[in-house]
Amino acid sequence: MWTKNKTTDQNYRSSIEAARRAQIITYAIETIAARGYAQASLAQIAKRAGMSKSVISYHFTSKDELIEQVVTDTYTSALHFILPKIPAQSTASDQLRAYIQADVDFIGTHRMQVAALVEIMTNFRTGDGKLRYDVQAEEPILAGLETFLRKGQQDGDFRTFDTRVMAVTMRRAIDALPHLLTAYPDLDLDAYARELVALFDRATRKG
Amino acid sequence: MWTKNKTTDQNYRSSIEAARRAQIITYAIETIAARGYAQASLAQIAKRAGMSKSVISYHFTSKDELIEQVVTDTYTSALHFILPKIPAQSTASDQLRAYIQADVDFIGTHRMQVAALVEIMTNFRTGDGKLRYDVQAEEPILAGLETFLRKGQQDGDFRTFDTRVMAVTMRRAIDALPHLLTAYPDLDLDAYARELVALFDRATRKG
Amino acid sequence: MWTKNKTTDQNYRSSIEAARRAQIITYAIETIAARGYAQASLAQIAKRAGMSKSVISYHFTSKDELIEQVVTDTYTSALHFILPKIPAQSTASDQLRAYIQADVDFIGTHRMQVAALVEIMTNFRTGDGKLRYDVQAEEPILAGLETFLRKGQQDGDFRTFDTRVMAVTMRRAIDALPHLLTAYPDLDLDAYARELVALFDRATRKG
Amino acid sequence: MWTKNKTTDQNYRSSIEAARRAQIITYAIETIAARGYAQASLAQIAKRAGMSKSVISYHFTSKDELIEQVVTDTYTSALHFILPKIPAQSTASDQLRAYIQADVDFIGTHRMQVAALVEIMTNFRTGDGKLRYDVQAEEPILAGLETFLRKGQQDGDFRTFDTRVMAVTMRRAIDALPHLLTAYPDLDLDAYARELVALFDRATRKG
DNA sequence: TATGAATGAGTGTTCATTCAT
DNA sequence: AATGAATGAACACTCATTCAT
Repeated sequence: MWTKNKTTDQNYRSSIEAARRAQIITYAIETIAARGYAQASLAQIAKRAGMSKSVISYHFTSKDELIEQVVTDTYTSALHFILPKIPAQSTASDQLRAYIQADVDFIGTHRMQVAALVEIMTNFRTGDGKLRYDVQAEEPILAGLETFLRKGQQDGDFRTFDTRVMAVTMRRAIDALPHLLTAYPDLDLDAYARELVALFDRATRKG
Repeated sequence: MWTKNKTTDQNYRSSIEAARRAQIITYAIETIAARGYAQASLAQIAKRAGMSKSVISYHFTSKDELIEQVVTDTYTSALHFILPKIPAQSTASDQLRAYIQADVDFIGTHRMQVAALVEIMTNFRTGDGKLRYDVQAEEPILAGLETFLRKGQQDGDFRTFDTRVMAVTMRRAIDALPHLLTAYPDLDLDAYARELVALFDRATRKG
Repeated sequence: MWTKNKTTDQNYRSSIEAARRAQIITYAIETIAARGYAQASLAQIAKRAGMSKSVISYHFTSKDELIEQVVTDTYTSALHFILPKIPAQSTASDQLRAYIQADVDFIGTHRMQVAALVEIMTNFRTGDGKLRYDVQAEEPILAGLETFLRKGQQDGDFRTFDTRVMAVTMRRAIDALPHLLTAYPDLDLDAYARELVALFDRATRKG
Repeated sequence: MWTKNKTTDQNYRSSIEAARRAQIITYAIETIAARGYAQASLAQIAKRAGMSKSVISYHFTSKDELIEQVVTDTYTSALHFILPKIPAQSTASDQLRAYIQADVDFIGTHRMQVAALVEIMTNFRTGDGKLRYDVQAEEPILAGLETFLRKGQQDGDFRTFDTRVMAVTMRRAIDALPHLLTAYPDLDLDAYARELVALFDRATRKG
């Protein structure tokens, strides 16, 4: 009874570790969103977090690992937020509406995360100078969207159009919001989402 | 005869000066397009230009001025390329098509300039950490586009929609191309433009 | 019976303590031999040992103490290995041969320890930037060797020569082996020892 | 006449550049000799030189280039000092004496350079953790020495012995001096050289 | 007109050590 | 007895800018 429960201790320690990593990730997001990727040095992040920059190096093997964790975290929570809302709808048109509204909703409620994500996507480069998350990294999302659009065409819900152009345009239309929100924080997101839905409903529907 | 014509001399000097500046701007564009904004240091630009770093400092008061000149130059040549093609069309729908096709055409024929412009737009920040060219800097373009869309609505050519959302979406749809071209250089731009025209024709037209 | 025997307990504890220290010393030797003194950080040693850095700090008051212990241990075991073999010989010439052969033998059978020792000797510096184990630290060995050589001269076995130069040269001739073994692990050490014996026999003997 | 002579200007500039590089190399040698290789950071070297450390980075592409230049410079000047003195002698025995005396002489008159060289040789490692100048890098010197010894054997001047062991021992006997001089700066180098000559004369000569 | 030289601030990372548990 | 957490100093290197020539 009085001997240490090793598993408990490890869990305790690892939960502290996880909390600290989460904390650092939050400060990294804040810094990137506020000052941009290039100005988000470890020194700046540590300053904002009120800790020594070596603390960050202690919890993350490199800055790259930290940045990648920001991406993974934000991306994962976006998927968990958006994806479940789509199959709840029955028609292709309604599913498209659900997708757009959910995404806009996520952006509106996770503004800093999304702003940081956009910064990272457009700036984080690997050692060879190439973007770490370029268009090709977005392929899975585009492919999923295209599959959905093609099915709508086959089912006779959507007209004939190039699914690639439509998918890219949809994504960019939604991705416009983070920057827009930075400039106009009071933007009526619900109205914006409704307009996007109407726009792409017209653009896709038959007849 | 042999006394210097001061004005001519000044013009001569300033034309040399202008040529040198244009040269440096070209190398800056090359560097930014090839390596990204963050890696485009004065050292890198000078290396590519085969000149000393200080030559750049001599012709531009600061790196910021050089970057701003890249933006102004590219932006101006885009306007000169695109704008004349619009009034040649008579209907609002045809003018929209002309606008989209001209813009896509410009992007396809000025890939490096546009790639550099996108890099600068998403990365160039002022001392306070705010983007130098954010959404507000794009306002003139959006405002012009909105004016055009509103006129189309008033003339009964376009349906009723939020002109702001439509304008932003159009811009983003077109702005998607530079990154897309980097990943897929053989993209069929004419077909892409036709699809965009069809998409926004459906999205805007009445009935 | 059930009351603690304080002395035994202390011995038990200190024997555990000693074992742990010995273990850490072994890993320090491995690390230094494999990666060099400069790369043998506490982090590297702990990683190789599969233990936390702080374990080392717990058992040794500082990194310097650990390094000094490596030197003491290796040095002591070398003396225990070599010294007994000398008085078994009767003539000065035979004793010199026994000394050289024993030393070469020790180096061949304790490669890692000796490699680590050499690394430390040539790199370990005190706060003022001076080598911790410089020529002066080697003085006891040189002095012993010189005493032996002088006795050989007095007994008429050795010719007249500067015992300091001879002693230093003998030591360096033998100390060449660790580095040599790193580059050429299959070196025939017995042959090398015989050649050294012949070389210094000629160099020292009378007539 | 009044136009700039480009070649002269370039020579002038490059001679300034060469002088500055030589100056930095000198300070690097001083620092390495005084504080050891590991403590010879760019910051320490710059401090000793009374310049900003970025000056060093300006004149050398990397610290490695600086260190390699120290090696090349010292090594080259040693060769120019020693090699010409050997063929002036006629017999193998006299040539060996000239070689040893010249080398000891060089060490005595270039103490700091040689001390720095020894530090670099035993500490400078490449990215993969291996010594940049290990035994294999010394091969050319050993090979030259062995060739000389073998010729002496063929000509009947030297007895039969393993030329590799003899060459290594000679080199180490001479290489002992830099450290020795650090501890005993007043060492009688001429006497030391004479003793070394006598030692290796006995070790090599026939009969 | 052009440039080599120099600088101080900044980059991410590693280090031995300390401390609370 | 052991260790995760944290720290400030130091590392080599890059940066935009300034200045004398």
